[in-house]
Amino acid sequence: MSDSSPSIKRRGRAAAGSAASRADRAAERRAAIVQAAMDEFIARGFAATRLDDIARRAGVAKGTIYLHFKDKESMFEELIRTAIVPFVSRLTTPPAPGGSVRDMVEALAKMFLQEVAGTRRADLVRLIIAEGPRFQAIADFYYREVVSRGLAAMRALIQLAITRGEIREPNLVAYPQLMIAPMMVAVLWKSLFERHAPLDAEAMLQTHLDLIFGARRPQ
Amino acid sequence: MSDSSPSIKRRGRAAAGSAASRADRAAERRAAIVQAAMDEFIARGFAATRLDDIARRAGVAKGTIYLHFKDKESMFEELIRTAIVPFVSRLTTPPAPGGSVRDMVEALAKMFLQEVAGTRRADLVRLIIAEGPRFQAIADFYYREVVSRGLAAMRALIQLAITRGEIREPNLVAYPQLMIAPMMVAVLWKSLFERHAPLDAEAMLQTHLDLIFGARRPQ
Amino acid sequence: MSDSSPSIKRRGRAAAGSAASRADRAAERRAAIVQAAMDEFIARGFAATRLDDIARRAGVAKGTIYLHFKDKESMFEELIRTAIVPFVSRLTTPPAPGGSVRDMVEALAKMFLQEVAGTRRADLVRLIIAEGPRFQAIADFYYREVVSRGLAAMRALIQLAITRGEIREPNLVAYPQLMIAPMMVAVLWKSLFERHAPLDAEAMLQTHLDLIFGARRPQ
Amino acid sequence: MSDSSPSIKRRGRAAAGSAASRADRAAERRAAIVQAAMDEFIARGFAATRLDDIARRAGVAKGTIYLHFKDKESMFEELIRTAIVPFVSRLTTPPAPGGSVRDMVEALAKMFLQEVAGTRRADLVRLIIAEGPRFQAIADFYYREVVSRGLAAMRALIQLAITRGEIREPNLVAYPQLMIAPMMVAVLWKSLFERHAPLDAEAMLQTHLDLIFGARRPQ
DNA sequence: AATGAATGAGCCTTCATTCAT
DNA sequence: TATGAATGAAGGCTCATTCAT
Repeated sequence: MSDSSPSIKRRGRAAAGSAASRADRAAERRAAIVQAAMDEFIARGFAATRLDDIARRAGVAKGTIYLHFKDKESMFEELIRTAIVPFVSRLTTPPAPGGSVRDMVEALAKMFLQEVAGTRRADLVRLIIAEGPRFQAIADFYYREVVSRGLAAMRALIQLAITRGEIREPNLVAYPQLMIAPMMVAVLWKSLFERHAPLDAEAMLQTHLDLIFGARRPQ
Repeated sequence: MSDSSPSIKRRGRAAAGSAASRADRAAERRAAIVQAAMDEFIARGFAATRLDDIARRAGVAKGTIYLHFKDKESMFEELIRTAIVPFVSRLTTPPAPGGSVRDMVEALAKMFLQEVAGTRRADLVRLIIAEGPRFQAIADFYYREVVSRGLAAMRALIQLAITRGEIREPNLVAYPQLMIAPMMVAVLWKSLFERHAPLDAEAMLQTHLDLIFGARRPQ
Repeated sequence: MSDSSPSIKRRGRAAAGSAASRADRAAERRAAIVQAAMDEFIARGFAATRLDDIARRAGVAKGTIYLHFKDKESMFEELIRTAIVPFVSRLTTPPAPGGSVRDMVEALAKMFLQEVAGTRRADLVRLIIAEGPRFQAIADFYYREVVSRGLAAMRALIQLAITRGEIREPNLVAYPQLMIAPMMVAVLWKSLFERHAPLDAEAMLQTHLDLIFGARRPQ
Repeated sequence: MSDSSPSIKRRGRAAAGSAASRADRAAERRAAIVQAAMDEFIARGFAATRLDDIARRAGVAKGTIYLHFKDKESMFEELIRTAIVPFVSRLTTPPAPGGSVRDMVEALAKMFLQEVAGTRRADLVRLIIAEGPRFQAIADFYYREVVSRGLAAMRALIQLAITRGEIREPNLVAYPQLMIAPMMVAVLWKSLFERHAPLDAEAMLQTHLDLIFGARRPQ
């Protein structure tokens, strides 16, 4: 008698019987949308990205997106924020304190190169650079959460290195950007010019560190 | 940036000086369109820019744009190219050969900071970074005309400095990007974070040069 | 012709009968668009027809058209094809085989006159003639599905008539167009000159048949 | 002193020194426009034809067209009229009165086939059929000048043939369209289907005449 | 008279957003 | 909650027409 399953419209993954609660499924969907949106925004930029494509890529209906986000713009902002957050914790985690400052900086920089340069996250950085001026909220957030924290951490390391005598140039503490600049360039290079001329970012990093900390193997 | 070219809207008769020939007028109009388009593209990016706005800003009718450009896309590409070209000659002009290499590099870098960072051209660089992946032709052109030439020139200077003993680090010749990275960062900083924290690019440059060439006033 | 389908504009809730499923509604809409488009194309030709007018006449939004057709051009082609198809079956249905060939031809011709000449379908024929050269696909389709089949059927009848001695002129079998020509002229006449001078197509048909089969009532 | 020839802009053909008066040149230009416009209208229909293309084809500036015609629409109407006129005289010229009526009709028909079917004029007929309903003035003109006259002339010939006993069917006089229908069909066939199946219009004509006048060589 | 640059209304098409189911 | 058909406001581009030269 019961008109059971009036229309199970392609649930597919939800077949997991009863384990997946409704909330779980919603979370899954949301994650799929976030993932898809990030891919599309990175590939096309904000304005040129179509919600249709995001929906298709996420395997949901267009309307579903509006159950999770107010509109395209806030989806974009929230997305970027979400993508940045896990990175922030990395920056705030102090590096293994043992060893030389150079080693600590090197470890940090390598981590950055591996996890950003040459990955989709490089394009995220590019995306923030590209859309920043139009999404001040994002630029602000990025500055507050990533840039200022990252620079502060770097400044502390520089200060430490100067104190320890690892770095001679005292002014560097005023410009931690100098420490980071090559990483920035590497990220953009991968994204824009890698096909023209590959860049060995890690080797460049060594040279950079040699300049700042003094060459290791002067011998 | 500034809404330059207040755009003489359809003067009834020949007004401006009376000397302006038809060709002159056409050139004027084209210049106005180029200017307006650059402003709009910089402000909004390619996809979000409306030809309507460009036309209004340039003080011409929408159709007029199509007398000068095939379509939005080729207008964009041609624009970027046109804007880059005058810069190329600067890069290829060898700096005054007298004096130390550091002086030459410093002169170059200051010129770059003054004429790019903090001007509309900084946003042009940002625009290229932003749209590069979607306009490979532009990325290619930029790499070929600006990046590779700039790096080659820088490499030559580094080589010279090493020969002369001004620079100790021999590996730097393999990574001229290291020389340029702070300039790049300065440009992007101005465009994105200046309002959060002003950056004294020239002072940063001095520190950068001290790192590479050795501090000047070590006493 | 007549603005049939008064087009229920966006009824707030489910109105019409309540039985109409979503698919039904879509089919209805599509039918309304097809109808409206046919009317407009017939009235103005392909190039001069505005999708705006089609949408308004069909009682749908402009965008809705694009849910059913790729673009104006393929809408036009598909439309013509759709309109022709039901006619093809008529042509392929052999006429009641009893009686004289003249009777069979007469039946066919009358059917044609009644269902084409003086109806919107006459304008469809005109439309095909008008746009054929610019829409070769349509001309091809029309030739393949209608013209060649119609002529083949007519040729078979002529052959039969010659065999039976109903038609004396043996060469007619090579030019079935001669049998059809007056019908063609009647159709175009109705569409173009009826208001100048009405044409009694059926009477003309009788005379035509008399010429070909010999006068009936020679006495 | 006389500011002679202030700017002979590409006159080219006008080089004929002094022979070509200004009026002559204007007439030439007008003729070129008429010719070009006819070609374009035939190739694309009224709505899809661009004045730009007409101007280019005629070798004049776009503005020049407006020195000769009020606007696109009246150009079209005037054009068709102009093209039809020379044909009217042909129709009104009685055929060589000697010989049989069949010979006269045959001569007329052959003339028509040669000068219309298979030439650009066939497309003119198609154009009139196509645009007639949207340009009632043209349809009216065409009916008045060509159709009614042509039919009247044909009717007279039929009457004569009946009187002389060349034609048996008395009703034909009421439907001179029957005499002309195959020619009409031939013209449209050439324009639409010739590439699918060539039509030997003259042979078809013979069969047609045989049907009406009786086979020639029954022997 | 002739030119063709300039205009701007208008058209096709796209796409963010809504809402009945 | 999820869907996707439907909407309609834009936006890119075209082209008949005008008008200063």
